[in-house]
Amino acid sequence: MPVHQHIRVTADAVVLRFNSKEGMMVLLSKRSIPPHIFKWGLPGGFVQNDEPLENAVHREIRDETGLRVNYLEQFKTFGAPDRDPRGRVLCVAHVGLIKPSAAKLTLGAGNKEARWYPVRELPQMAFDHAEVIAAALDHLRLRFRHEPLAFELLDAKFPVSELEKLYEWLYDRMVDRRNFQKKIHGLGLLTTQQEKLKHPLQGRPAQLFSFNREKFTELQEKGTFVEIFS
Amino acid sequence: MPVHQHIRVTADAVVLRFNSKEGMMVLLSKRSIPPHIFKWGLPGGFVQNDEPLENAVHREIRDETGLRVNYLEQFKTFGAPDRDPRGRVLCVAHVGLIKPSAAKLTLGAGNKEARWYPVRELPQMAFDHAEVIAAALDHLRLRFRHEPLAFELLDAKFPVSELEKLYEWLYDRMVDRRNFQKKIHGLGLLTTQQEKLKHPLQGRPAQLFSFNREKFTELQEKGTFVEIFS
DNA sequence: GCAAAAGTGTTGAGTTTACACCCATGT
DNA sequence: ACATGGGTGTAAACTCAACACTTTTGC
Repeated sequence: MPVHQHIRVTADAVVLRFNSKEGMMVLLSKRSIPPHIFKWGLPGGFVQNDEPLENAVHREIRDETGLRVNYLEQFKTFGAPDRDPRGRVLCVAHVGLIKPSAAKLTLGAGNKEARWYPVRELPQMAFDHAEVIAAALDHLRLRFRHEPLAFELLDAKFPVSELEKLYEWLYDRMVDRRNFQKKIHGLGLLTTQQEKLKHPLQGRPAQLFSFNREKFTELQEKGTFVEIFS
Repeated sequence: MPVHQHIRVTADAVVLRFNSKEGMMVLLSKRSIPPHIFKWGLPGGFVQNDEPLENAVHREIRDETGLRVNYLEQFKTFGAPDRDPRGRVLCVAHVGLIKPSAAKLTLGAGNKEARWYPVRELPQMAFDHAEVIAAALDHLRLRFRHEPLAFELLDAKFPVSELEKLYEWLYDRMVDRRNFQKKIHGLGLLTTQQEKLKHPLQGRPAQLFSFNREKFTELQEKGTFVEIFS
């Protein structure tokens, strides 16, 4: 049985970036070969025989888009026998998070065309990749409540409103600004920075904060049940 | 690249059962072939080329132990290049939950030796299977808070104390009996049964309840944020 | 009657929600 | 001066945590 097994394995990534103006965006690359040629798909590809899965994902993201994510986590393996017309191909799907300042695509750098698309306005997708993206967001909705992943989508210094709007986008509901600040500051998770946001497009410049990871791990180790968002 | 890829894929299961006397138990089967011959490992094995992953798991559990789980969910894929001495073998790991009344092993039925082991007193394990079991429990700790998976580990009719002790075991802390009952009944998730527990080993016979799944989906659809346990 | 587990309410503390006005900046 | 988003406090509702005695059964 093992001798006759012929299953190929890809490692693919749902790479996300977020800002309050555009919402959540996903990194797609245009396929230049069949199957699904010219459709958009997730960056990713076949894993090398002796290569760890995460390496494969980092490599493929870099090769196809020139970007480097700062957070990467595997979340599900897609294995329906007919999901790839070439035969049995498993897709070990990952989510990657990237900060806005590191998300700029230098077009034409790679040999593939890569673009950011709004997660809620996807083009026609190759394979089952629309389903993979949906599953990635479900996964994040579970994790964001108790783990400080949101900060992986924000620059090192950020206004509270950006954090708030990220949660609003993900859970698709409005959040009271005052209550949100009370909660997040009450936990002591944000460190006030000297600077304020320069040249806001409109309105009063916002105070910038950074994530206090030491405080967070301290709380976790003390056994406090940390719920960032409910 | 894809042509030369040679990666094999197994689907394995961390099958769990629970009761308040013995705690959480995991189903292991004794390996009868190398590598790791005579060590204990998770039920599972190579996926057939055209076989869905879940099917493979159900098949292997049945063949190796004679049991059928009533809940099965994939939770992580283990892919370290050196985790199997035979070469590159990915393990798509699942958790299976089974009710106590369906968990009796008919020894000698299969050709492999299968046994239930207390999760906190594992024998020496094959491959990275100890790590897989730990990851399964971490996964369940995330899911049990908001999803009604606990009921998959209890018989159709169960005393509240059994549910409570399951949560106590998983989160490793004591829970106040009165507060727990208030919460769970407050949500309206349990239906009182006619019967009481017959012949308790000691003490007053407990009222039996069943899980009210309709009520649960109703709450979910109403958009109520259902937190079974905090 | 004794041992063992089940059942049951109240109170105080803490948390969550709802809500509206002034502030700092760019144009 | 006006438009835009940022910053801030309080009171009421609700939820959570702590706590002990009585009941039902088997032996």
